[in-house]
Amino acid sequence: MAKASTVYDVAAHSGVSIATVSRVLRRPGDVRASTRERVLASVRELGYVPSAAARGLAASRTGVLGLYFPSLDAMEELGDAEFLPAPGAPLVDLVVDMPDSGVVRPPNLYFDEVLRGSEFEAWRQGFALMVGVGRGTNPTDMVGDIAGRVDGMAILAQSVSAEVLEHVSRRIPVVLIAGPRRGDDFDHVSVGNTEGMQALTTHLIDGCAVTDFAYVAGPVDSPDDAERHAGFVAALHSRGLDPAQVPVHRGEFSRLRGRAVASTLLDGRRMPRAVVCANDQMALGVLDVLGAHGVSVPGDVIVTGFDGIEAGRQASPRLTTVRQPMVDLGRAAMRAILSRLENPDQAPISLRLPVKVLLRESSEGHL
Amino acid sequence: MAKASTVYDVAAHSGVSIATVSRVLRRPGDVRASTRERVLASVRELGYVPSAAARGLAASRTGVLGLYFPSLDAMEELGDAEFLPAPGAPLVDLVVDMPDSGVVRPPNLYFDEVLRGSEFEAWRQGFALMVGVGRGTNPTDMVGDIAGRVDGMAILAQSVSAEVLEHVSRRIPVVLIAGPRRGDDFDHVSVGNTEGMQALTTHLIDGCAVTDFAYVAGPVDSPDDAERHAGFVAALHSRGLDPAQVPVHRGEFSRLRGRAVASTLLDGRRMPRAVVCANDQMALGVLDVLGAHGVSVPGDVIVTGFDGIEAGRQASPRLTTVRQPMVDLGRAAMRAILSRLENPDQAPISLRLPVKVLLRESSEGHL
DNA sequence: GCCCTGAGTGTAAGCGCATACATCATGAAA
DNA sequence: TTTCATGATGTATGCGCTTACACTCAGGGC
Repeated sequence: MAKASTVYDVAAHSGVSIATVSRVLRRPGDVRASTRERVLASVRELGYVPSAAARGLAASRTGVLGLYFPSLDAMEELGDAEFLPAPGAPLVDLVVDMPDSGVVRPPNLYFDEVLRGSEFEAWRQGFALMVGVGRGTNPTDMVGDIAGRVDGMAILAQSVSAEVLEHVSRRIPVVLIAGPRRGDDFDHVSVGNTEGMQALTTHLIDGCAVTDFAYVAGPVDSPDDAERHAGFVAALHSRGLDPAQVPVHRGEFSRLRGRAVASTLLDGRRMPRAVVCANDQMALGVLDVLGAHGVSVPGDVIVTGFDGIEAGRQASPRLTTVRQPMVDLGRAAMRAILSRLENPDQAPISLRLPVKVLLRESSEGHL
Repeated sequence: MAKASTVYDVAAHSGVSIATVSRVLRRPGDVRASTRERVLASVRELGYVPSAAARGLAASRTGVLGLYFPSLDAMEELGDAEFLPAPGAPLVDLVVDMPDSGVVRPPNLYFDEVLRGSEFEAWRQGFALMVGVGRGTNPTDMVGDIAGRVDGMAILAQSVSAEVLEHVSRRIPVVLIAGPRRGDDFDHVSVGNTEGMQALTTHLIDGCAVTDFAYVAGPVDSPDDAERHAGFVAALHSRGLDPAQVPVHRGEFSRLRGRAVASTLLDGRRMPRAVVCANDQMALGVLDVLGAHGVSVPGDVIVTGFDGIEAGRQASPRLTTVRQPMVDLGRAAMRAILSRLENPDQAPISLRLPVKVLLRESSEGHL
């Protein structure tokens, strides 16, 4: 890394002008084969790697798409703790791992999957992906920072203020993930949260004769949660049941939270026939506790989730849930950005991806 | 996005020079408070977001770190399939989800975790992270592309050729993840694969009186796999057992592969006392099949994994494994890059993170 | 009153590349 | 031979920013 070589170095080394070097890399067909080979040889010899910054400046286009999520995991708690091993520390530690020992950082499947989809689609379209995870302090800086580096970006709805969105969108296309449109003109991609939960709940009422529910909701600021609850309520309404009669337990989207709720339910007077959870993690927590207390699922209590994570498929009983296409959500977000990039004046996009209600053993005794 | 505004626009709008605008953003302390406010007001009003490309060019430093992984998932199979819903398609699909229905794309925990750690540490150090996932075709282009955009990058060992590494490292610091040093001078970060597997195997021999093993290995080109197997062999040697007597089933690191191996074992003459797997996914696959065939674990057969993924903790019986600090691996990689950036001439780093052997029910009957 | 100092600001020179345009060479057509 | 069209290459400019350096303008010390 003595001093990264540039087009000038390559040009001098191969006896051509910098324009020719640039052409060899951008439009090889425009250069005579012999010249091309000579230049490429110099490139190899000098270890030349073009500077994306310079290219981006000149072409006013970075070839990068951005993805911004607020912090959804417990990562920030890692803080400054020294994770590097002390010199001479043993490389192995033998531990008898008792059940429930250790702190488990719930993996954020949602983020992982959306990220995968985004990266995949960005790659397919010839773009690189830059990720940013907001962490407490100020999302503004982070979002602005990314915005300066990319040709367009996707942002999880409600993770940054309207002003910031407004500001950033003056420079690049912004698409919101997972939020409903609310009077803004941004492009949106989301999934059929409401419809999925409504379909599932309707099935529970019509197909499983449930009239007695408990609802385990997520955080108040979750756009997904709001939509799912709306679908739940709509289903009750449509069948003449009174949503006001259904106890709602609100909290974070975690397995631990699900366990806590289940414990509360067990302590209560009587169990509902069905516990409908706004996401799978919570539902798995509910299953944990019911299972430990010998409550039969779905015999005594039906439990359902939402998301369709793999752990739900591995659970016992396997979890009835609504599969939302998280990977596709990421892909769709990138597509939406590119679509607007190509056609800046098109009407705001509002894409809603379909979900799939997966009926499994936690609701269907006969499977 | 009429036309992204620049320093010139802001300067004109607030009646100062572009140098002052730049100072307001970079070193606010050098500018009189009144001037600063005026400039910031213009920034807000014009929706100005500085171009990272221009900044990077001028400062010859991008503020981005890169992470490159070869494709480890089945994502490329998604290909061109149209995932966007057809106009008017129903938003909900009700499906009776039978066990084992549907194709499961095994989540690549390893990548996810390393990515998280990388992103986290990069953020802590004031950098953004750019990710690249190699997909068949040519890693060279992808790695080169990223290399042109970042100040330094981490690359999964053995995912790109030595020539490319050499080439790219002429421009930026490169650190290799998970590979042992092999005559190169790159910086490396890895975990105690060998030591962990050796400790676990030794425990099985000494603590569980196992003398009769089967070994389920990963792909031949996996650096991790090679190290783990070496640890396994070392343990046998140290206890006077002959590694040549142990059947090795080699294949990909997947749950399905684990199932296949378990089926093969069941078909064979006799079961080994312990099935040692080179990763958790395969071990879970083995558990799946043994469980389905009524084989008692650990009563009849002991099963162990490697990685320490969450699913292993949820399995029944809970999986004995070696926890490798994947998140920390990502963090350490970023640290190594920055360390070399600060001090280009230091000796090659070769950091090895400690692992933890987690003894759980799949090997310890009494837990 | 003069000079010096330093805070605050402006001027201008790149950073490394893409690209419009100019130039040059070549061979076919006249 | 001369004329052009065409392909190949070079020249020169600008992308938007940082920053060394120059400059201006108080105020303090003499």
